[in-house]
Amino acid sequence: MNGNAPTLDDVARAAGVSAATISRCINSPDRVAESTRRRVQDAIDQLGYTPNFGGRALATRRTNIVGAVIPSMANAIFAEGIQAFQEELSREKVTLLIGSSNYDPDYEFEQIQTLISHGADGLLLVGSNRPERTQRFLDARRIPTLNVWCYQPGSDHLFVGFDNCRAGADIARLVIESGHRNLAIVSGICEGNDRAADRLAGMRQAIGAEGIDLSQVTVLQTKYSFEHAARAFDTIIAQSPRPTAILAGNDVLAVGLIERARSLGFSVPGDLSVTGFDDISVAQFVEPGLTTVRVPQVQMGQRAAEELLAEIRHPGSGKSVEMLTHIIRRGSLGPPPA
Amino acid sequence: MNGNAPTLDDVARAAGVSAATISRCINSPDRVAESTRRRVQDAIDQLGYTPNFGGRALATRRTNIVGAVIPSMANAIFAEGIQAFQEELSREKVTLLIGSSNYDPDYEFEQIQTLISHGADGLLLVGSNRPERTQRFLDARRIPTLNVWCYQPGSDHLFVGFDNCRAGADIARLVIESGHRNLAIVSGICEGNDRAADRLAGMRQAIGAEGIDLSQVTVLQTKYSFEHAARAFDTIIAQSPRPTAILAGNDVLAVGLIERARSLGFSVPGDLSVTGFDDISVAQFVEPGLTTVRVPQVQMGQRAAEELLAEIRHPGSGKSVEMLTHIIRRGSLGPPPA
DNA sequence: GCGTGCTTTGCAAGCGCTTACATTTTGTAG
DNA sequence: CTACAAAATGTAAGCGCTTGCAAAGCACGC
Repeated sequence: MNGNAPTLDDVARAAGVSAATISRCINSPDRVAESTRRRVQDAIDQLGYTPNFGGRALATRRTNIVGAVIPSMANAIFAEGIQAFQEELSREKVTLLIGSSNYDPDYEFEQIQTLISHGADGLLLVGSNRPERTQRFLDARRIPTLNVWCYQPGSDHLFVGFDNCRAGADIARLVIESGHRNLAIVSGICEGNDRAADRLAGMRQAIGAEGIDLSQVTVLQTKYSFEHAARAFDTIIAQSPRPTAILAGNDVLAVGLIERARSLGFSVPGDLSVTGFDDISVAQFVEPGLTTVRVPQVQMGQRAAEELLAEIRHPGSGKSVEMLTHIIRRGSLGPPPA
Repeated sequence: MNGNAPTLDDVARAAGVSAATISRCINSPDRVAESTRRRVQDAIDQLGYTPNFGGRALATRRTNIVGAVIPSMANAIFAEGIQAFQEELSREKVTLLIGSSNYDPDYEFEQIQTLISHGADGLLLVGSNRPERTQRFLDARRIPTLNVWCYQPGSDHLFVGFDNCRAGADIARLVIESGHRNLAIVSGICEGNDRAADRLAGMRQAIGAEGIDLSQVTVLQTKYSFEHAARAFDTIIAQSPRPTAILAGNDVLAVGLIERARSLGFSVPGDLSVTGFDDISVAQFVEPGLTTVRVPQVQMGQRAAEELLAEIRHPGSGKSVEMLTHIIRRGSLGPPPA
């Protein structure tokens, strides 16, 4: 948006046709004769014309911007998925506006409003439990919205995600099968975070089902940072009996736990095992490699883009998709010490 | 943007005033009588009115969107800075549109065009050496643009960054002072990446100045990923004489090197030292902690926002700012093995 | 040469908002 | 009570683009 930008009329004058023709050249080239199209294209190149965004948005009532609000940009959890999402969008000439909520529902609401007021045609949100006023706002405005990182069958909202609860249960079961009976869990903060809550619930459920007394399982909820994980480790390691395995609510926590363990001289998995969740890239490269739940981030991002675009272009046509997770076994999980 | 959204006229009718008054209520409330303002506000709340983005953009010739193109979202390098940038912007009700270039100049150009065509009022770019056509486009369009992560005194472009060359020299000097004479460098890919190139140049310069034969210093250029770093490590460790210290072009590479070293059974810094660059959060938590160059990301992001906004609002008023880096000493750098 | 059915192009009416200018209302001083 | 300035509000002209509709151009067969 700046003063000296050429407009449609400028191009029209230069090419000796009407503005309408230029517009058609850009938006539906096949309705324009080959020869004119070439002439127009020359004029466009000549003047360095780009359509004015405001004008176009006003006339079409569409911005080709979609918004996404992710909980955090400060770690790698969402990076890959968002990148895939963005790539898929840009294939369709749609641009992504990103906000981050810092895992705070109020802040999320604010970000959503900002995105909408900046013209977002649709929204990608992470998780699904948000305050009622947020939901009301979304409903009232009839904003096409899609939720990722979780999946709720039967809901009338749109999901492209997976069952955190089941995945949490899976990894807990694996740990128990490896021989551990004495467990601790370091979870993300569950309030306002259904993914964290579901993972935790799944873990507890599986643990209970295996006949372990849940009241003996320490559960710590903490922010997703290496530092917080290190502190959680200190708390857990001071307990008696000392757990032989720690289940982390995500890989950032898990890596933090491992690094802290090692810097205090503990061997992983010799002295205790650690598991993660998400399979971010560092999970593969810490020593020992992290046993974790692989989340199909890239697919999730791509598919989310497809479905959200579908929903935007033809409301009602977007579909929910359940993705599957599976466990990646690496060195951080071993048998308990003898 | 959806069909049933109330417009200014709707509000005007509801409040019994003209559209102009509503507009003034929103944009310059003090030009409207207290009583009308209240009435209008009621109507706005009543109808759930939000200004239409396209209309506003068209009329004001401003979108209050700024764009940023960062090389990558896949690692933490830019996350903190961008977050700070965004926070500063949102204080001014400006929204951030993010694109990523994957360190590819062509792709960067594409992203820039997309951002501009989506109405960005200004642009934040990383680094400063880009193909001529990109620069020409920017100049022709007179887009307010600010470059971060580097600093070029005397340039007529806007910078908020630091001297990569000097910082590279600083860390190289420190390594040499620690007693190392047998060095290797694992740099990012310098082509099209002035930060990587400058860091490397600074390192080489300092190494040469200390009387070490530069031809004996292996320099590997590789992508910024743990995996590529691991491969680089394998190459370097096979050399003879084996280097006693590896200088990495950034922390992702450094962490990759350390993890690979350890998984092959080498002790860091016992067998060899590693240094990084950037001080991303994981640098503090790897074992051993990474000796690295601290980049003032948060300040850089904030300041960049201030100066870019200044430049947008009053072209010519944005100022370049040089930030300072300093070295953070942690365990990964020690004396060479005896 | 003329009517027919295409394809290609132009015309002009908005889309929703801001803002310079005109008009009305209100306040104040004489 | 009048005259005038200041404050509040209204009027209307765009901002740059899209698109339904109308007009023009064209090829074809009769």
